[in-house]
Amino acid sequence: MTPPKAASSPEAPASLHDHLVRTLREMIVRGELGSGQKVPEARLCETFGVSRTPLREALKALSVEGLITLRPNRGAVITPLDPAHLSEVFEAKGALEHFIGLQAAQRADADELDEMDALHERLTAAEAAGAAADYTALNDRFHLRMAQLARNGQIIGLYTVFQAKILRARHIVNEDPARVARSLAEHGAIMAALRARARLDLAERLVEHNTRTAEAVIRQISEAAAGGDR
Amino acid sequence: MTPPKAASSPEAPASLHDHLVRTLREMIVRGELGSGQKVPEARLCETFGVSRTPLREALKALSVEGLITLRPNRGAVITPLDPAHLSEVFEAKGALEHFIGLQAAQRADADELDEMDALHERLTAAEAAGAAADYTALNDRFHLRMAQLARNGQIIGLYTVFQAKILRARHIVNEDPARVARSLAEHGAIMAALRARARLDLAERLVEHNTRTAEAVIRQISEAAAGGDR
DNA sequence: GGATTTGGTTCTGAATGCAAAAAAGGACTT
DNA sequence: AAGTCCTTTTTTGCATTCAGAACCAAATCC
Repeated sequence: MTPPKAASSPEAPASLHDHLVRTLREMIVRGELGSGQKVPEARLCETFGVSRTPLREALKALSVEGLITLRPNRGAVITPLDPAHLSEVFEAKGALEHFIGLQAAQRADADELDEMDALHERLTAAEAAGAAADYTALNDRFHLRMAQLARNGQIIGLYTVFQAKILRARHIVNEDPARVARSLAEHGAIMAALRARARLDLAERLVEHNTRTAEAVIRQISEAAAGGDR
Repeated sequence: MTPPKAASSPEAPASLHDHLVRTLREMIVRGELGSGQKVPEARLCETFGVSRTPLREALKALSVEGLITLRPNRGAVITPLDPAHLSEVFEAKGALEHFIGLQAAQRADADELDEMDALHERLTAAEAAGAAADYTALNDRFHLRMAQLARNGQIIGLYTVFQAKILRARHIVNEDPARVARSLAEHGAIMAALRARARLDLAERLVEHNTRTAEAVIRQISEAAAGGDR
């Protein structure tokens, strides 16, 4: 699983396949293709101006990531987003966070620490400005960057996939301001541990942060689902 | 990433796509398709008796798992198996092992503990009988079963993918008898921790076991590579 | 002699075509 | 009405076809 494409040496010219996979992934994450809905093959072929062959190839690829579910002879659907599944994703991501904490604390170089600080500050500023969308995007960058500090391409790839799955959920609920405030505080502790290169501490704080976020997101999603039923 | 297909409710009838993906994966893992070689599209179409369309769809799927590398306009190759990459895979698998240890210790039920004991004994018997192939297969089952005890579909899927990547390497070198003996001893300690439901202990032993195995496999692979160069 | 152009050939990627399966619709039975 | 059976339409999966890109090798030029 290597979606962020471990930098290929002579910079491949971005094939149509890659473009379709990336764009479709984005559309699913953004919620432009409804969770649980059938994939509108014909419509997508039109919008992309391609035939069914490359589109279906992209769907097969996305099904490996779990964003698409293939039902033999019955078409493909956007994998439904349910709280139970999301809970597993967060739990698994927690396993990655632990690893990331252990490794990032010892593998990050000084420049990277500064870069993380800068991201943290931008995040703080976004919260102060009440820019929810910016905050979410920056927050993702902060954590992905942290994952990169662990210097393991496998982990980075998996982290990206999990982030995408979680981001799908985030796009259907609003950030809870109270949670954002607490989240920022946790980031502060994370940065302190990273600066101190305290491996176990950083790992624990990242795992804890993931758990708290999971609780908040799953609660929101569940409420939204319950609300939607009424 | 869900290769072992999170049990779909009304048992899907195994599509051609799934069959191709599974079979190709197996062929790559078994080394029947040479590492780094170009994918012999025409030949594979013949052997499977299918046209290029479904075959290529399978290749796109396998490229997400990382077993195939797509080079735009230049065909697909069996992803080369190099020690550096393998080292990342082992390291990432270590992150999973940690999680698996923590969860399996508390989520496994009594029957499952017995089942693991049974597997452990069969493994011991295989080693005594000097049945290397059986040993490798049983060993994989032992660890996959352990992963399943953690009750997280995401982790099980990832574990399977990592196992496949590592198994590729194992297929090109022989098991080192000395390592097998030590490995079995580690399994004994693992079983003890599992029985005792000692979370941290089990996690630590699994991680340690993974690290030792990594050292052995990577050493062997590197030697084989060096030997092959002569 | 070595690099470079050029011609043909093969391979790759995507559009199109076609057969089988599933869904949708309708008439008939109870 | 609800249910079954049958017809029609649509969708799905795969084979085939076709255009363009890469590859290879002989011929050409410095």
